[in-house]
Amino acid sequence: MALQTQTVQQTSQTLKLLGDYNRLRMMQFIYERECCVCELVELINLSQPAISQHLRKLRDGGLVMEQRKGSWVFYRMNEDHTTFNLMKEILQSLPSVQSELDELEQDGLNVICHK
Amino acid sequence: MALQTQTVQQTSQTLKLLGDYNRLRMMQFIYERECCVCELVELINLSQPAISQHLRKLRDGGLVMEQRKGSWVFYRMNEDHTTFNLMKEILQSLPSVQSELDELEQDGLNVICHK
DNA sequence: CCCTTATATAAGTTAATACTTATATGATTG
DNA sequence: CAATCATATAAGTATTAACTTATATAAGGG
Repeated sequence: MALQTQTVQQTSQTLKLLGDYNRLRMMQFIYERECCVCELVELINLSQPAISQHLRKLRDGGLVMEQRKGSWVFYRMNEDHTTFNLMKEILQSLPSVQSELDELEQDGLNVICHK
Repeated sequence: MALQTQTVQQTSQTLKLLGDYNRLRMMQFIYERECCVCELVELINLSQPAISQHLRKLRDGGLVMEQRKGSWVFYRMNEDHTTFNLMKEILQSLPSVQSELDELEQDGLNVICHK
């Protein structure tokens, strides 16, 4: 693991994207499980457009992939990205966000989609 | 390794610092061996003030430590930083810069200090 | 002591970034 | 198809960031 090398440019771009507090938080959740926008809006203390704009940056950088399911758009990690293993290392070094996801469920604010 | 967790804020700050291409390059060299400013000026395609300003950011962020030796100031990794292990993982995932350091020596541009 | 070398800081400029509010698009449902 | 919910985009703003040039500081060597 983490033994393949990737370009410095690619890596610095990934790190720049993860180097924003709110985006890093978003990635923590998306790493735990795929999330839709409205869930992230609940989980992160930011407006919906702000979340949307961050997600676009993450998608443009290739870090996440989007998938529309009905009216929701779900985002998940892009496991094919060059820096995926590195991202895993980074996200694993952080405290778990599981409890926050649990709380979201308890509040009935998680989205269940059968598409 | 990488099993201790650190705060998201601390990590995002480190990643922001490493998320700049030129700073990441600088850290690659400093990780390989301690470097003085004039060496980094040779190794990186940036002006001396630009290098100096980046180094100050890295120092303010606690990522590196400085030590004056005569007229030179050497910078080395701060092994006590909370994110040191994570930084190691990141830097190890990048292609080696050893050949560039070798070339510096061959050109007689490396600094040998006996203090 | 000057003079040079090494490094840091100051000040200014340009561009990028992270938001905000307002609005548009897109899908679902009654 | 009108109303609603979910999401994206547009436009504007304030802050930050990464440089540049010029100058200051600091150490070392005739």
